[in-house]
Amino acid sequence: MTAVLDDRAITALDWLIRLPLLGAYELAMILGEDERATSRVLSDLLHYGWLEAGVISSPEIEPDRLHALSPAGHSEIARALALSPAGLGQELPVDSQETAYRWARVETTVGLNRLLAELVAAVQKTTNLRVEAIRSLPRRRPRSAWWPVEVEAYGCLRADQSLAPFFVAWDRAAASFQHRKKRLAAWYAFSNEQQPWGTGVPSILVLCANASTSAQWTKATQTFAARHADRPLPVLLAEIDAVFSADPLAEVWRGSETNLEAALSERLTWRERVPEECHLRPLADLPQTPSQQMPMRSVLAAADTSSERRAPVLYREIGVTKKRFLDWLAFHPLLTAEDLSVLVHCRRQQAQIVLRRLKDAALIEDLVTRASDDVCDATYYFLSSEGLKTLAQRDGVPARRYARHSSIAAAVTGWQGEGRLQTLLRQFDHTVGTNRFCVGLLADSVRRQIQVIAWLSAADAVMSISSGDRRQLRPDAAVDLQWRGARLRLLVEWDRHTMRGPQMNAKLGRYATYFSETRYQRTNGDWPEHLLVVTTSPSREEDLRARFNSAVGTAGLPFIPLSTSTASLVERLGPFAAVWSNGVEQGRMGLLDVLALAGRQPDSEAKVRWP
DNA sequence: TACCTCTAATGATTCACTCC
DNA sequence: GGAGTGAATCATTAGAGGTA
Repeated sequence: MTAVLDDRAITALDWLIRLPLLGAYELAMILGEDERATSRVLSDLLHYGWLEAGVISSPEIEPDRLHALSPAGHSEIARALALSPAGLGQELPVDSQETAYRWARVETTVGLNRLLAELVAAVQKTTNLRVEAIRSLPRRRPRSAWWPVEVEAYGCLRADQSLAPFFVAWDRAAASFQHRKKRLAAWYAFSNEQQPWGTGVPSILVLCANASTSAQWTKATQTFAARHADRPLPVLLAEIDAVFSADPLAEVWRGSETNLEAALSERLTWRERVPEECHLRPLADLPQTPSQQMPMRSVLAAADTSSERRAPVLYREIGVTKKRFLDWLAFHPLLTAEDLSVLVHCRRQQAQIVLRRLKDAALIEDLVTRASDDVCDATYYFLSSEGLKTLAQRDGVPARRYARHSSIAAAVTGWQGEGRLQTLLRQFDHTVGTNRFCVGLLADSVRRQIQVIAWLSAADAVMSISSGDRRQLRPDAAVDLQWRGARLRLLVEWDRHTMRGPQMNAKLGRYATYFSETRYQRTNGDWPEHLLVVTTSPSREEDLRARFNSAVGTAGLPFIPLSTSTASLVERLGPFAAVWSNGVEQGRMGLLDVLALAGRQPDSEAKVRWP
């Protein structure tokens, strides 16, 4: 008699075809058993040839071994379900291309799997709910598909005779507002098409990457809801951190119409039935080992790696340190090996090796030149178009949309978004000067045990103002710090005395407007801000302060948190040294001193004691 | 049966136009 | 000027069909 798989192994396989790239931790959570017991089941399935495994390397996630169906397993399961391998591939993301795609977006895949595992575990703790269906959706979507584009998973809860189906969409911080609106537009278009859900398309759960992207989703969903009031689409928003710090059933979900957070089961729409297409048959008896007949497409895909898309394979092969380097260079182009060794906390020699390998893999490019203040040539690095495509796929955004709308600057000749890097190259000394100042600030902060929360590039630090000719204020950089419980945002202006007078007056005027507008809007959760202007000479400092005071007077502000210094002083003594002038005290002070004084101003919103 | 070519389907992007 | 919409175009992929 042929040996067969036991029930536990079949249940594990059943989950692995629904949620590819599961780790032992998530599978154990779903099965409600000890992780070591689950690891043994997974190891048996690997041994018998049902699964393939790989180890994740990502700066965002702890290293873990992830599992997916092998080509032989794919073929055998298709046979067991009386489907062709291609037919199974249309229903479930189990073929080698789908697996490669998930490795290329491994942060999203792992996050999604963890969320769904936690949902299963949370439902198991309730008395009235159970999970009717949970599955990741194939990337390749037939035109007549029962799920909308731009969603990653489908699920359905049951309470007695009622069903609550839902789709899940995973948001990435680096995706642009434009991309978020495109996703929403696609969902509304789906709800308007002829599809099996009729007018009652299930709720779409959007897992927002952070508070800022959550605000963008809120704004976009409200706009769309107002525009399509005749055919509402239930989009539910929650921040990823909030979901994981509670559980997916908790009161963390809100709709477009209200900011009131409610439990998932309250927010979902319940109904009596769902379309037949959503149902999957459970796996029944399976042999202990799959027959070795692999589906032809999988054999070809496995054998002919040159025909696979290059980017997904590469991203899986890139180590954690290289991925950190890529991220830094994507958002802060024209950094040197020395800058990166400071940012990634490694030796300069190691940074040079990593950069050489990234360049060999065509993920970055370099420029050997001399900044005006330098005595010799240096090598400056930036993201290549291949690097951009790799990150775009990681974040689930079409590469051209990523280049055009995200804040990443890369060498994408002929594409919209090309101008971002060109501008930085045109203003080379300005870019390098700002980078150097921020890297020094970050390095000194760490030495002084001040936590650096973020360094935002000019593209990311854009702030809106509601009055004036131009409605955007664009500092050269912003650095968010936290020290002894106090949080602060430093806005950086790097002035090379090249901006003409009227332009400079306009820019300083926008700062005055911004501080004036935010003066009474600040809530306890907002961070106090301080503007640091680094310029060329003490006389230029005086000139800028005079212009600023004039702008401040126009805005009717008694006080503006502003400090100035010169590039030579900052470079020689460091950003925390006594190089800053606040225009009130005699002489120069250290950065912490000027910040503390700003915090004590009666008009200051900085309700913090900055020692 | 393996391989190659062609075609249709699909999704992404671009561009022109309109509205606010 | 920015954002949305729809048509046109381009790129990619799956699948059918022909040939050795």
